[in-house]
Amino acid sequence: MASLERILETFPNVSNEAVSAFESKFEPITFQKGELLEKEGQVSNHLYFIEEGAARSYYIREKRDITISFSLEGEFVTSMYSFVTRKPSYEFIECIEKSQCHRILHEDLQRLFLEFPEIEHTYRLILEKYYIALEEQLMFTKFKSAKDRYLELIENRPKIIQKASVGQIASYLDMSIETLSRVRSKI
Amino acid sequence: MASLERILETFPNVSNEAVSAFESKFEPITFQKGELLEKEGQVSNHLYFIEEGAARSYYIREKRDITISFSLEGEFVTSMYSFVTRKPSYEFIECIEKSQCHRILHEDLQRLFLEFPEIEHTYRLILEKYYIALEEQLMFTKFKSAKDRYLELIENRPKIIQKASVGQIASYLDMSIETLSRVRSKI
DNA sequence: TAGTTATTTTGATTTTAGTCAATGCTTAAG
DNA sequence: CTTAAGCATTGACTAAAATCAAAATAACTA
Repeated sequence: MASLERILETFPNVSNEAVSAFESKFEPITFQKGELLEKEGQVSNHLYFIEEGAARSYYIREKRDITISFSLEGEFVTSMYSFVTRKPSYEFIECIEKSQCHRILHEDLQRLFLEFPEIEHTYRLILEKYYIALEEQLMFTKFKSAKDRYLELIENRPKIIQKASVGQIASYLDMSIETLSRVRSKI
Repeated sequence: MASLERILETFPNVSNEAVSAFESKFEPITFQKGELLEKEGQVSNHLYFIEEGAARSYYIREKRDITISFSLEGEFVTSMYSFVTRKPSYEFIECIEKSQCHRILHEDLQRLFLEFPEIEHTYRLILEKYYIALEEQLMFTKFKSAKDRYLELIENRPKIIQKASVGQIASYLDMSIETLSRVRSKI
């Protein structure tokens, strides 16, 4: 558990006991390219940590596949809405390349929170980080041209451009495939 | 402390002791229309709870005022980025009408988290709720026309339409003032 | 490898929303 | 009450990006 280990260690004041309890509840699992971690309509029971690889969250509206986010190695991912509310997910999550993950059950995580407040504390800190990143994303997309949104992505998360298809990136950046293709051709 | 009280009470397993400790750290404060809760460039030291009234978060880019979010009564608001990272805020928060708020200092909140894990637990649940709302907002803005984005707002947060100006709503919905005006005229 | 399918690029056209400019409406101040 | 000042609406025009359609690449499969 190379980098999952490091996650908790990064945060101070977490006892060794808590770290081992946390790690022991994670199950390693490998996904092939195209395999689904989460499905629309089902309640999300797992929080995933991507050790290696990449995933994409998306939903279908009017038969169109719209990318919500990309998750890379070292990141957590789940259908947050469903994981938190325990209602059916509106999104799919798929691996866009072969990925080594670890996952923890919702109920195990809740139990850990009760038993080790330090784990809930760390989780809160991580959640804050993700919240801020989401806010930033919302801001960046505002009042920027198609080209600027693409340049922004190159700047901030260049790996996505290598790993995802034009169509996946286009819907993520809220533009048509054709527009993205033209933007790319003019560097 | 009418509705702030109710916040913690809504969540189970919070001791009376924790509730009083929590409430005692909040300071009541009234803002006039146009007064600033947070300023760009300064580190955000407070988390605000809006008892009555409404606030708007915005930033300035290229001399343009761009609305990030609106906060209504019963909601918490702060410059999350700054509050969490302790770095200078990139955003302003202003009241768009006379508002009765309560606020708690960053350091007091952190101390409460250490002393009462139940408070951090409740905070985590609230944060998750806000995270989901943000995700939802990001989804709604994608691949919707100017008209649909406006209808969405009427549907979900009609109060904002009464309380905010056309310019404030337009930048929030990522469209020009003129476009919003035209959308409104065609119902 | 050839053939098939999917993905990406390019071109022509249409649609949507932005900008600029003028006018109308409200509100606040003298 | 009248006059500004700011805010909101409307119109004409422009720019950006979407859609439709076709061609070119790339990727998969028999």
